[in-house]
Amino acid sequence: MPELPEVETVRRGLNQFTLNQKITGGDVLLHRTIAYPSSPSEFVTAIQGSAIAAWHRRGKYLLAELSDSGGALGVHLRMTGQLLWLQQDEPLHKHTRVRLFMAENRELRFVDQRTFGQMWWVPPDVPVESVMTGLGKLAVDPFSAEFTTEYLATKLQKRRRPIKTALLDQSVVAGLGNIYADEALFLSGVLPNTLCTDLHQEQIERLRSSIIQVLQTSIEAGGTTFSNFLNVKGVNGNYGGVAFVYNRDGEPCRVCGTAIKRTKLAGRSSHFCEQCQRAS
DNA sequence: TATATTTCCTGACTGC
DNA sequence: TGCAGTCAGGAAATAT
Repeated sequence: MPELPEVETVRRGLNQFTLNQKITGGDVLLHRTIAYPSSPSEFVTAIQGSAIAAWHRRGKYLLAELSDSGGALGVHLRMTGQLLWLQQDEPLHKHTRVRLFMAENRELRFVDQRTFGQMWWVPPDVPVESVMTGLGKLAVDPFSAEFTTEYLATKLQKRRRPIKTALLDQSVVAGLGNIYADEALFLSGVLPNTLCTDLHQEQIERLRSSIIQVLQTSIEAGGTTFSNFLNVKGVNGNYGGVAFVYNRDGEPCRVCGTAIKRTKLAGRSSHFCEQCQRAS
C-alpha cells in the first residue's frame, strides 16, 4: 500500500518521464475513480490539450501542475493504485481504471485493483483544498522544517488515544501509513498502544527523528515490496527485506530475538517487540 | 469536540 | 476441487 516513500518514488518517476507531455485524450474505464468533476467526460475534456508542468507531493497526494492555466490534476493511489508510463499498445491490465494519452503513442495508465484510488481535476483559480478536501486538514510534511518536536508535541498533547492511531491520522503527520508507523514506533522504542498523553518529551523527540529516518531510508531504496507497489516503470522497490516489525508476527526481533507480536488498534494490525518497545 | 467504528473493494488465504 | 468466510488497509462518513 503506497505510503509517503512510495508516492515520492512515483512522483520522481513522473517528473522524469512525463514533464511537458501534452495530454491528447483520455479514457475513464471506472467512473467512480474520478472524484471531480462528477462527469468523467468533463474530466477528460478539462485536461485535454494541457501539458504536465510539474508533479508535486502533499502527504500521499500527487498533484500535477497543468500548463497554460489548465488547473491541476490530483491523484491519490490509496491502497493499490499504480501510475504506469507505457506505450498505448501495451495490453490493458485487468484493473486499468483511467488512461491518459500523450504524444508518440505514450500513455499514463492508472491501474488500481481495489478501486479506492481517486483522481481530481482542479479548475484554475480555485483553491486546491476546495476540490481535494482531504488536503485541507493535512498536517505538515515530515521532511519540512515545520515538523519539529514542538509541533509533534502540540499535536499529541491532551490526546487520550494510542500513539499508533494518532500516527495514522493525516492531520497529525502527513504521509504515514500502517507500515511506516509500526517501523517508526519500533525505532523509537515506543509501544503502539501508549496513550499520547503518557508520552515523555524525549519519546516524542525520538519518534520525530525515527519517522524521518524510516521514511528517508525507504525513499532511498525506491519504496517497499510489502505490497504490489510498482514505480512508474513497473519495477518493485526493495525495502521489504529490512523491516523490523511490520508483517513479522511470530518471527524473532532483529535486535533482541524476542518474538514479534501483533495486536489490533483502530481496526489496523500493529506489530511490535515488547522487549525493545516500552510504554513509557 | 474527540475518538471509534463502518464502509468502500478485490484477491489471497483458510477451513471445511 | 469448490465454496464460504475472513482479512488486508486509506480516508470519508457515520456513530458514540
